[in-house]
Amino acid sequence: MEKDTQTKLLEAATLLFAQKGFSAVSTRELAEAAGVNIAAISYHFRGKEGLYQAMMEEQFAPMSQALLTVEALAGRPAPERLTLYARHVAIIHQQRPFIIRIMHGEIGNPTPCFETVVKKYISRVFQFIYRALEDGVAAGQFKSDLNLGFAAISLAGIMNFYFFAKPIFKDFMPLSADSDHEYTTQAFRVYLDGIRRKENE
Amino acid sequence: MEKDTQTKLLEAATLLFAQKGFSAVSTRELAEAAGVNIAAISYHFRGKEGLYQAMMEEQFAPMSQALLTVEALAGRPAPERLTLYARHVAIIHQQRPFIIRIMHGEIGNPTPCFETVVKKYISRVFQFIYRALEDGVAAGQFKSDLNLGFAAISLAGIMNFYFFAKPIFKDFMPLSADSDHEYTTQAFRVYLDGIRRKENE
DNA sequence: GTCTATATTGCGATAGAC
DNA sequence: GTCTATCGCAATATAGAC
Repeated sequence: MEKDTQTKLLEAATLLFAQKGFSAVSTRELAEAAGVNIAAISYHFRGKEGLYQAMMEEQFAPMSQALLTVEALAGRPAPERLTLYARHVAIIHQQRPFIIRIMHGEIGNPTPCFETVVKKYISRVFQFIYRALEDGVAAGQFKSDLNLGFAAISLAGIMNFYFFAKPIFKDFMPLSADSDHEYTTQAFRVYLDGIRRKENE
Repeated sequence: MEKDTQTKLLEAATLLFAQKGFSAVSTRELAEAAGVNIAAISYHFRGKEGLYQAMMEEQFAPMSQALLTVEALAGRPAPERLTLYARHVAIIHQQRPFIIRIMHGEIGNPTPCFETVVKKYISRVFQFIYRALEDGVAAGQFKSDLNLGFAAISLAGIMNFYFFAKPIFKDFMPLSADSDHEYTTQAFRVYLDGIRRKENE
């Protein structure tokens, strides 16, 4: 069965907005890539901005769901919770290959969607990591002199930058099918060893 | 003494392109922000694209210089070389507060400048870190099973993401005047402890 | 070097036929 | 729900006066 017009537009929008950013994509280009008439954008989404917003919501929908799973681990030991977050990152990027570019685009050049969808997601992730770190320090597992906010940012940075910059690093080193898993595993191990309290302290 | 037209345009361009991205900034907006006539853009820079390119070259010029200093350390121990890189990152972001957004913009939505200026810079940084890691592993200072390319990406990610995402995290936690230095110091320490070989291996 | 005035192109959106 | 034709507007760029 042929995909309907709205789906075709959403798929084209995801790709094009991720590659070029909101303002660099024209409605004509969008319609052509989707193989639909240009008027369909206004008819189905009330214009280019509405299409962008619909695409954003569709991209972030499964993330909220995934966060619920992660947040449910509140009682478990801190390293385990952070490990789950790391796994969650890998899954998200596999499931939504364009979301990293879209998110970086929104952070760098925010649209109205930033406040309504992106910031809420980032805030929840930040809170989750922060609390895990807090508990880990209280339990003597992590270094006691950590600035927790900074440590949370470090984890987000080390886990996500690879996915954003992959197209570049492809030219510098071979990247295979399971590089994503290999990267996230090593990066998380480095981070966890880095925040761990040393035995003689 | 009043700044000349070219300087005024370059300064306005740096700010606006960093904030909104290339295509979202119009020549009218640029001229107005710079306080010059719109025709000056074509006269001095042969158009909007020429202005963007001139701005990029001006932004990246001091980075090449700084890299020379860093690269000169080739004979020193690996941890010392990486420490210098970390310090270099902090200095760059202080000296060029918009470069992080411009670089992220180029990585996410490349313009012709990406190949000519951004990629060369990234490649040099990558090589520098990679070689330092290689030497550190050979000297038994770092974990022997590290994937060096991935470890290099991790370092770049952990050091730079903070500067990119600062505007967001300002809302989640207090950021003071010397937060930049505090962040880079802690993040680098976490990373270095994370890649270090454990004593009983 | 700077300005006004304008040429030209492409944009997003929609009225109205089907 | 889809399409063509078109409107109104803002974009970049520049010719030519000063």
